[in-house]
Amino acid sequence: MKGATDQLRSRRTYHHGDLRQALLQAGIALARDGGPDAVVLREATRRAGVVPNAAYRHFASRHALLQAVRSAALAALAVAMEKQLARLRDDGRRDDFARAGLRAIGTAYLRFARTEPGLFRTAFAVSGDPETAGSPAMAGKSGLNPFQLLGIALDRLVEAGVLPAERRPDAEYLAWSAVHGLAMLVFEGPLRRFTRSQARSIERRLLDMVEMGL
Amino acid sequence: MKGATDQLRSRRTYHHGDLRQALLQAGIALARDGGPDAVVLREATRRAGVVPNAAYRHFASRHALLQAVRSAALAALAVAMEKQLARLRDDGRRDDFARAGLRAIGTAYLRFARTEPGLFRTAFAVSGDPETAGSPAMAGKSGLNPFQLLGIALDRLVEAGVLPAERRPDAEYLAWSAVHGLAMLVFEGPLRRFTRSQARSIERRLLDMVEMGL
DNA sequence: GCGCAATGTATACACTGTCCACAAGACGGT
DNA sequence: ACCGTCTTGTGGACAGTGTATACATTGCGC
Repeated sequence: MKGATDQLRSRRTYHHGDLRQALLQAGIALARDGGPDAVVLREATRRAGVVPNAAYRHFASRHALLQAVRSAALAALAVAMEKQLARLRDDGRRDDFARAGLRAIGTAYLRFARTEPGLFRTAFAVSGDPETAGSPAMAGKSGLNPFQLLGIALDRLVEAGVLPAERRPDAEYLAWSAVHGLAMLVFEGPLRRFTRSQARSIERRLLDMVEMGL
Repeated sequence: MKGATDQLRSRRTYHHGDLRQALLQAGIALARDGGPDAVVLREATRRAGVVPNAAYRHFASRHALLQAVRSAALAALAVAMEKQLARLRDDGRRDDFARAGLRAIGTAYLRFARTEPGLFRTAFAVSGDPETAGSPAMAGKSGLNPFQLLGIALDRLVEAGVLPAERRPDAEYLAWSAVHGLAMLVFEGPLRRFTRSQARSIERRLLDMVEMGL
């Protein structure tokens, strides 16, 4: 029943074996239902079947653990994007394919925010530390993080002649802004009680806006 | 030096007088530098020169206090928008004026996020409780909250013939999404260390995108 | 002027992050 | 094969938090 107790029982050795991973996994579970504030050091150690202070052998602070969880959440988002991209079929028309690529990114982003609100909020919680932006810990199977995947989709738009090259620089910020803002509205703001189809409709219009306005 | 002590000294009566307001004010100050997580019940009571539990006579919980602070932050945003709107000069051309109105809303929003990051983050922190959306506590001098001000700007766009009427419904969500997303990027995300002019440029492009893509 | 409702206080509990000193075990050099 | 050292986990402690429950003080309406 209680994973914590199981894990505690199942460990008869003094050393845990892979405590860092266990703590990270527990942290992810906590973030999953409860968002960033729910990832609590003591609870994570409890679930790992270990005394609170043991965590400090692997993470300098609660904040460090949270950053690790954050990276994992971003990686999950990247994987979701890659999956959505993989479903695309190239019909030969390069411009359509490029456009579909950008939409796939946006769609995956919004779906992730809807289906994993806790992880989503954790991924984009405060802190910031933009220094760690390039870390591979937050990447998907392709080794690219969500921002980089978006950048590639935009590059393809330019290659296909859909997006004028002079508008390419910094375009990811515009696209990301729109989609991220909508995601915030969808899972917490006033759009929360919209029906599925209403939400879909707005999502489509927003992606239209981005496509037209970029 | 310490406002807390001053306030504590300055109260010689058993009753505080206007504790609710004092707590709210302290909460706003805390949110101002530190964001939502920094608005801490005990610290607020300390600054009000009162024992922790006294707060519970005016707020059911820390969360209730935070909601009040949130409303105040939204009201401040509404005031900022109204100010920006008031600076507009009508040159006779209705379409230009309507467009400028929407841009003023967006500009005020972004400026607020930049100059008052703590309040901004508090205003749009989790929780949600969309039930309280109509509360006058989060309104500006006009009695309208930020969302309503945005709605009016969009109505004007329709009246001026700039925005087709069939695209009016739910348009506030599209516009808000874009601007809000950019605000998040600006004050915490990867855009934080952009120069002022770089940020300005991106803001302008984003507002262009909204105007064209709505 | 008195009694009651409102407001502020005292004490207490469970919970958190984190520091310090110590114990248990892994592991490599002799 | 041993023994010392370095890593990892433990125990106990402290300050800080939100909040419940019981009590004190005071303003206000009759």
